[in-house]
Amino acid sequence: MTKNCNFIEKLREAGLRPTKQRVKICEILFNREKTFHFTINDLAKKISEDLNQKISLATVYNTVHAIKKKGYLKEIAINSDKSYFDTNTSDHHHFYDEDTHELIDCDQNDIDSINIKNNITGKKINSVEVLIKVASDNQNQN
Amino acid sequence: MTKNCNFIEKLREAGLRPTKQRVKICEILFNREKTFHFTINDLAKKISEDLNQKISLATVYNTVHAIKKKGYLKEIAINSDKSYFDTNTSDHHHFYDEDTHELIDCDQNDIDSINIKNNITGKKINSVEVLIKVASDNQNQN
DNA sequence: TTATACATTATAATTATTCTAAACTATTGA
DNA sequence: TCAATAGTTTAGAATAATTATAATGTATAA
Repeated sequence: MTKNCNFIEKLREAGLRPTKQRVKICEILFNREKTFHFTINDLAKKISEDLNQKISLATVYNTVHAIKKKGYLKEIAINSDKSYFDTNTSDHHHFYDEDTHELIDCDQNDIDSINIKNNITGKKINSVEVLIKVASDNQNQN
Repeated sequence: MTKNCNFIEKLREAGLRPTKQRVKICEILFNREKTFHFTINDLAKKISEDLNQKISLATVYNTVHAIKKKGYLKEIAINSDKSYFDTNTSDHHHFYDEDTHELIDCDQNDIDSINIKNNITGKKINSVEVLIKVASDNQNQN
C-alpha cells in the first residue's frame, strides 16, 4: 500500500485530486516494470478484470486525458479509429504492426535522430514522431 | 471533357469501373495543379458545392478507399477522430498545425531522410512517416 | 442486348468519444 | 470536527465518424 501513497503524492503534485479511481488507474498504468501501450478500451477491460469494482467509461476517458495533459502519458498518432496511449513519455518512435495492430517502441539505436531543417514560420515544434508501419512479408500492404 | 476520358482510362487500368461518381471524385481530387489534403467530410462538402448532383456519403467512403487501395491516395496518421488523405502519394512527411488542424507537406529539404537501422524480425516495412506537430508559440501545448 | 457482377444509395447500425446533470467526495478553513 | 464548495464520478444521452445492409441501378462481357 506504500505504492498507493506514491501515486497519491504524484497526482497531488500534478494538481489532480487523488480520488479512488485515479489512484487505481495510475496503479494499473504505472505500477509495472515496463512501459506499455494501450487504448482506452484495453484499459477499461483491464480495470474490470483486475478490480472487482467498475470504473465508468467516462471516468476512464477523463482520467487518461487528465494524466496525459500533465505529461505522464503520450498519445500516439496511428491511423485508426482508436487512440493509442503510451506510458513511455520519453522521446521515442514506434513500429506499428498492421497484422496484429500492436504498437512497439522503436529503440534509439534503431533509428537516427530526426533533424528538422525548416519549420513553419511563426510556429513552434511540439513533437516529432516517426511511425514505421510493418506487416508480414507475404501479406499485401494496408 | 478530354480530362474525363483521362480518368476513365486511369480507373479502368486500376481495375475500377469508371462510374459517374468515381470519375467526378477523381476530377475533384486530381484535376488540379497542386496535390492537397482532405478529410472525407471536406470532400463530401466540396462535391455538393461543385456539383449540382449529390453523391452518397457511403459512395464517397467507398470510392476514396478504393482509390487509396490502388495507391492513388495516401492516408495520413494524425491524432484525431478524422482520417486525413493526401493526393500526393510520393514519399514525404508532414507538419500538422494544431491550431488550425491543417496538414502541410514537408519539403524534402526540410528534413533529412529517415534511416531505419533495425526492423522488427519477420516483418517488412510498409511505410515510414514523420509527423511534426506545430502550434503558435504563445499557445500552451496540448 | 441481356445476364451478371459490381456500384450506388438511403438508411440503419456500430463504434469511439464527449456531454450532461445529478449524486458524490476530497479539501479547505472555521 | 464539520460544513461549504469546488472538483469528480457516474449512467446514460448525444455526437460524430465510419461501416453494414439490402434494394435498386449500371457497366461490361459474351
